[in-house]
Amino acid sequence: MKTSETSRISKKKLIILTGPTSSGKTSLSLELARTFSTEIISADSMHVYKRFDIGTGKPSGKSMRITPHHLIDIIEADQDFDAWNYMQLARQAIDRIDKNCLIVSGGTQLYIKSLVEGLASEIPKDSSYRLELRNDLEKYGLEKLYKKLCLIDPESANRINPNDTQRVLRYLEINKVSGQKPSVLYANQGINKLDHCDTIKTGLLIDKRDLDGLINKRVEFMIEGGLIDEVENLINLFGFNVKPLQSIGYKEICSYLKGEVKKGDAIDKIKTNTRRLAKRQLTWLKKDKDMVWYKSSSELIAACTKFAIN
RNA sequence: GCCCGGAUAGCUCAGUCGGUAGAGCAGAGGACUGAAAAUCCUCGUGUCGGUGGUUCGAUUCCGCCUCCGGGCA
Repeated sequence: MKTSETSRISKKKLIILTGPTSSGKTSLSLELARTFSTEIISADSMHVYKRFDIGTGKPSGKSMRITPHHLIDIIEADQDFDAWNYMQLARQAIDRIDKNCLIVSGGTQLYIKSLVEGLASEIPKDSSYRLELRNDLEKYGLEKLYKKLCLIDPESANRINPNDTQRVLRYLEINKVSGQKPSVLYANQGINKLDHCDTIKTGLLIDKRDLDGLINKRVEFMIEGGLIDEVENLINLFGFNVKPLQSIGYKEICSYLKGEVKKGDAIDKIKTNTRRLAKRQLTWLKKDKDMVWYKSSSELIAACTKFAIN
């Protein structure tokens, strides 16, 4: 039993460092890890993929050798991975690492939420049904599938937009796999919280205009650093259709390599899409009551220090 | 110097047979429990280049001016 162990010592401290893309999380996370002589658990949906290095802004090999990182480079591009997998692996890592204080760093808010608040666990994956849904989508269109969902679970159908392909398919899948209405399933969960850790969720306050400048620099840096070669190599290995190649920085370069757009336009598009990503991340964080922003890294580190020794 | 086009939202452009205007993109706001760097929703007042004239009324018609294309010298 773990309980004797956890009750003997105080709860583990989790410093969750997050914020929009390009805001300097990576370097600050290394600084935090050094300060607390501890390790980093990544909360980034793209860093899990091997070989997706430049376009995802992965920490350098050198910094990963100095500070142990977890949940980076754990799967290949053609393997399935989702928030449930993330939650499981991140929680295992937290329990496994023999430190009282850990850094969780990344910008994937769904993953952070899953880790801290948990997900309904009764839903296994059903990839064959998922494929069936995909085929139905092509054959009959989304409207038909949405109507089906309306019959099965009007409450869930009502909550989402009829054009929201992913959620329509997801709710149908939940129903098929669990035999329950998604709305009922969601209502009955909440038993899955990460309760054996104390957490602080924090990040650096940054002006959106400054952030836009940093984003442009980051994209230029990726191009100079060989992003196009990286994408070519990935296409040779996996083809165009693997999931992570649909993400920002990769899809635009794929489009350029197919000859659909000019190089300069592809680069501009990466910048635009990255700006929008940052905006969505900020929208999420704005309403997050647990999020504490600091104006400088020294203030942030001071606050984390106070949290860690309490 | 002359001739012909342009000049309207941050950008590309449409339009108003004269009653002060609208698309795409960009941008802004938002949603979000297993694809999340995903998926989806909402949002359009701008001296209609300047200045005179005609008119009840001009961004629209006419004159002149400025700027940008292209052609002829």
